[in-house]
Amino acid sequence: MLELHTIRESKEQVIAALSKRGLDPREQIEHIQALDESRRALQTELDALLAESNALAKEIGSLFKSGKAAEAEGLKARTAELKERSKSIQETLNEKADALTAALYQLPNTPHDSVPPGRSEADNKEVFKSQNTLVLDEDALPHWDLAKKYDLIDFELGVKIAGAGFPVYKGKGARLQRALISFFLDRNIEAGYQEIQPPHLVNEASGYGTGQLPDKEGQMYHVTADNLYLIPTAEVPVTNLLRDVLLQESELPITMTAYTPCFRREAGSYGSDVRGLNRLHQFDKVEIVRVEKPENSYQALEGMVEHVKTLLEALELPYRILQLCAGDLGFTSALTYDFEVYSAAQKRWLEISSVSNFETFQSNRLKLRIKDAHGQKQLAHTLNGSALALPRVLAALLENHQTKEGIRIPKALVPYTQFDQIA
RNA sequence: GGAGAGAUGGCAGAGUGGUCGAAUGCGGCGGUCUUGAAAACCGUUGAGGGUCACACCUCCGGGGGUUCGAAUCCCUCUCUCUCCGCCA
Repeated sequence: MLELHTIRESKEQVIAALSKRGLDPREQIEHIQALDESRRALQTELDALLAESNALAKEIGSLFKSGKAAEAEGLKARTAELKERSKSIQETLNEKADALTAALYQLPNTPHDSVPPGRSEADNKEVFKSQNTLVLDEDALPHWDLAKKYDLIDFELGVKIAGAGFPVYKGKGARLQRALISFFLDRNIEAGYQEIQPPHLVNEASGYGTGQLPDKEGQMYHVTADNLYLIPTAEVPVTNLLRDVLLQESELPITMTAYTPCFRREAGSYGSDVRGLNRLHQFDKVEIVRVEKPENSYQALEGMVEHVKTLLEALELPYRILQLCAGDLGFTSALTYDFEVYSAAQKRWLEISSVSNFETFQSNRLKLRIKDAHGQKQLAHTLNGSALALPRVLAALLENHQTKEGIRIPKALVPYTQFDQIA
């Protein structure tokens, strides 16, 4: 959620930044500004009434103590009047404050200055492309055929157990999944991230903290009997570890990595793009999360990008990095780099990682602050990225490393798989 | 699922109607001592709103009530812990 003081102090910049996303936010910003002003005016009025009432209560108390009961009784009438008035102001104030919060929830983050303008993914800017382009045979198979050929993944069996989008991994397919998880976690730990195993279900407050609620409720599986949500990404439980936390400056940066399954309803997204492993209801992902001082967050973002590059290089996969344009940027993000790996058999790029700086957008909701040595407090910057999301990595591994003899396992992964080929 | 106890500052933990935004300890910050550090000692230190700065207001899990006055009494919701049951 955007900070009120930013809207108040830099209204035109905020409008300009949001406009880059293709929105016309002026009316909404002005509505917020009006709500904020009337909220503050009401607060001032209420404060004055409460101050008078507090003073009267003290006076009445001391009158009673010194035996002047009659005089005290006389003051009570005024107190009652104040109480009535403050109550009605309080009600209006609450309405304004709720409306203000609701309006702020509707606004996405302001894109960073460097974010290119644009409306759709066609306007994303390629900032890096790896050298290792592969040339496959004409008869190269897509991963769903390879998965069947080598009996690695059974999609039909998943349908029987749960439904479409819940694959069953078998044999070397299952082993490859586990190997990838361990490989990613180990690499992340080597890079300084602390491993976390968070809950896979979260409460409502956590959903609000990272911005899935209230608007994207339909994207999460909701366990209504207990009012818990299945996590759509480890970002939710891991970032919420820092909810309502006041950090000492010396504790930063905070760096965490977590493997979790991710559950997404993906309501309304069916079609040819979702074949095989391309889009699932349950998938595995290893996430990295950082909490940084504002002045360090963009340097940290670059560091995360460099780290993710090393993972893909170790897996010998062809990939590119895109800086998302304003129109394609996620609701909560100020700057996002997407990693895409090339699927030679499908002849398309698959997104396998998204690395973002949220600046204070999440920490404002989370109430995640930093206190410096002088006692000054400020909101922290939060960042996260996939390192990495498994299914499309698996798809790319199968497709890109297929040979006549079988599927070659990249060297870096062999210690984890204990086999170097799937044949 | 049954029974009981509890929710207070960064953390732990006192506080049962006004003198309480709140004892004490830990932690943080500043200092003394020390070649330096540790220990010890002294001082300081809750959060939010508001203001140029003060003033002032709010906050003791959430919501409501009683009272001139609530951390404290009442109602309600949520959550946590303990014991029993069940169980990986």
